[in-house]
Amino acid sequence: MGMPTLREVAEEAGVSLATASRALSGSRGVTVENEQAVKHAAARLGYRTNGIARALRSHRTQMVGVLIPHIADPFFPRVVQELERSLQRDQRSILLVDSLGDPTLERERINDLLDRQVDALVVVPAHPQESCTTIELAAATVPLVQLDRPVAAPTDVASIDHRGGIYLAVDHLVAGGCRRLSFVGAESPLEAVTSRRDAFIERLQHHGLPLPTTTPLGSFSVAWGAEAAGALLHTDPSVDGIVCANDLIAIGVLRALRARGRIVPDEIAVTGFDDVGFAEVSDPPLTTIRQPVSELGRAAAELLTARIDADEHRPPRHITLPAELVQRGSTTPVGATTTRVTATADTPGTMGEQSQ
Amino acid sequence: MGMPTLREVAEEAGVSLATASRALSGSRGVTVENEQAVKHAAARLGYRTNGIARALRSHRTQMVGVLIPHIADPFFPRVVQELERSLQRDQRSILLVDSLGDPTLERERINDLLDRQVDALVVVPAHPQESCTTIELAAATVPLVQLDRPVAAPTDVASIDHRGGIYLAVDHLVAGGCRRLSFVGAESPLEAVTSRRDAFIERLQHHGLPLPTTTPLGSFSVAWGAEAAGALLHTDPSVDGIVCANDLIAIGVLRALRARGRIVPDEIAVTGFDDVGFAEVSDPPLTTIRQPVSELGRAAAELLTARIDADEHRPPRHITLPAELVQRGSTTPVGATTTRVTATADTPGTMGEQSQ
DNA sequence: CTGAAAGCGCTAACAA
DNA sequence: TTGTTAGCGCTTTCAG
Repeated sequence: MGMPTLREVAEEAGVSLATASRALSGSRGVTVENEQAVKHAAARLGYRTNGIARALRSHRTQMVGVLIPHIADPFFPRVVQELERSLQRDQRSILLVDSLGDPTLERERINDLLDRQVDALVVVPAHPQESCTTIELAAATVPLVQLDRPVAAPTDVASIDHRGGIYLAVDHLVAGGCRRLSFVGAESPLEAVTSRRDAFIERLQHHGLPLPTTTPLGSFSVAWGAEAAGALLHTDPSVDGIVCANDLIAIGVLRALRARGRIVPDEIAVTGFDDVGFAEVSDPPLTTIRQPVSELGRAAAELLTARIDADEHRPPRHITLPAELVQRGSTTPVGATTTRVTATADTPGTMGEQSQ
Repeated sequence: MGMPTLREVAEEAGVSLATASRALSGSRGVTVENEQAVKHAAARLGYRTNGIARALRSHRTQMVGVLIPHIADPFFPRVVQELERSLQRDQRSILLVDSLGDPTLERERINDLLDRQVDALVVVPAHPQESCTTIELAAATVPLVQLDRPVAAPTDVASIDHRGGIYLAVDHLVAGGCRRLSFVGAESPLEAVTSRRDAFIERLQHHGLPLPTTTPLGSFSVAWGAEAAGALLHTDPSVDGIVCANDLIAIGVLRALRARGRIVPDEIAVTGFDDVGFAEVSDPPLTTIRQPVSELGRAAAELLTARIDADEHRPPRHITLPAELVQRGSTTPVGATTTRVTATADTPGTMGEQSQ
């Protein structure tokens, strides 16, 4: 009793162990009769192949390690979902670990994953500098893709064009008639975040519009958004458009504006960033920049499979995905027929179609 | 070259393969000198133990399969995070798969996980009936814990006391002075959802309060909440408290009330259910019932480790965790000092402390 | 196309 | 306490 082994299946089918293995693992070089005989025998005995034995022998576990700084962050689960779906198509599974944003823990977890012989790694680095050597070391052992906030290591990367996203927001407000724009930002060590303010300034200059006297930085919170908006109305009463570094801040801004009786979007338009769940249910619904999370997961999976199945030693590739503008009620609508406008990507190509 | 094996470590340390194994895997019965020698040799060679070989030999992979109907659902990632953290303490990792809510896919994924020789499974069933045989079959092979919405199979279960959560909401409204309560619900095949309406009715009867003429059921959406609230004000203009089946519905209700100039919470109080992100940032902030998601993950991990490490054949246990009331601005505050009130659990005991 | 044999790297009996 | 010896269940040469 216990699970039947391949040897028993072979005996039941009247063939050798080798033939049974070939028949079940789909290798060529087995007569149709033998193949059927083996498959029937396997079905009769309720045989299930032992993935661990297979992995030990074949040096392939068909497992991909996925390391995330904080699994519960609303951003990552959607990436993981698409990653899982994409990898599943190649019979690969995800071994999921959480670094809790700690570089030391991150290093341990990566070693755990490598000990388990994962075929590849997808990593969202915990820290822009401290994660670097860990990632380089890991990348020397297995194919590795960095996601979303790459450190300076020579690996494949899939990330999002935050800068282009801010451009979209500014362009949209300008197209809607805004001329005095302000920015409410947040402090962060992540380049993905700090670049948003720079992008805002650049784009104003591009349009030849006046720069705001200050671009205040606070936290990613409703309270900060409300506070900053209050100050802003005081500093620059003629402001007619506010670009926010994320949706929470934007919600705070909306609330402060309402408290002061300013009509959104007629008097002042507001944009967010991220398109988290409540952007859609805020009042008014928030125009925001959506990050293409599913596409990010898929891009990572593509980079990985390409490197595992094909050219293991090609130079690193960097896929940057365009963010998109989601028009809702907090800005003056532009172009009645379209609701979504896509930014141009740095590296288009593979990511053309969209399945979700 | 390539990775050094334990054999090479043994040679380097001048001991046998077996001793080297014992020294590194922490088995008793090795002299301190030998243990040190082996560990130094391992460090010198950069030895890393091969988890696959170990698993094949020891019949333990230290992997737990986790099957979720929809990873990106805001509810599950937090459960998974806590699950991961708890299992990590016992050196176990999570193999994560998504059934997409499809019982057929669910069956395939469970078989994948079993083929990979997971030591145990945590399953959120895709369907209250169709998942049953799959789960029974799997539970016959490895320890299995059902999470959150159990099917009728004799396994360990960790779930949440939704009924008690609704009781909390009703009691809170009553304590705040409400006397004419209504319920806005949603249709669903899940018992966890349908039981909410029943619990509402029960609790009104318990308080001797009048039952509403209808308890409308719609979808989990803002639009439905707004629609239902509009109808409700028409049917029963004297309503002074509305219990909603989830937060999205409550947001819709709040919006409809504001549109009609009804003051929340002074004229009408509103409660939600789930405590998703935007409950906190709605206007007014939503009083709601929080599901103890982290605790749920931890409970599942406890059930699992108990069954793996200890008594594999004890009868199934069912842990039901209490929901808690989170008081915010959409209801009249009760008891100025406390903000959170915890319901009594069916099965208290193990889940007393709280770390997150 | 098929089978026999040789392990993948490790742990678990068993004997010393 | 240590070493020797068998494998875990499978894939993959290598002959035939």
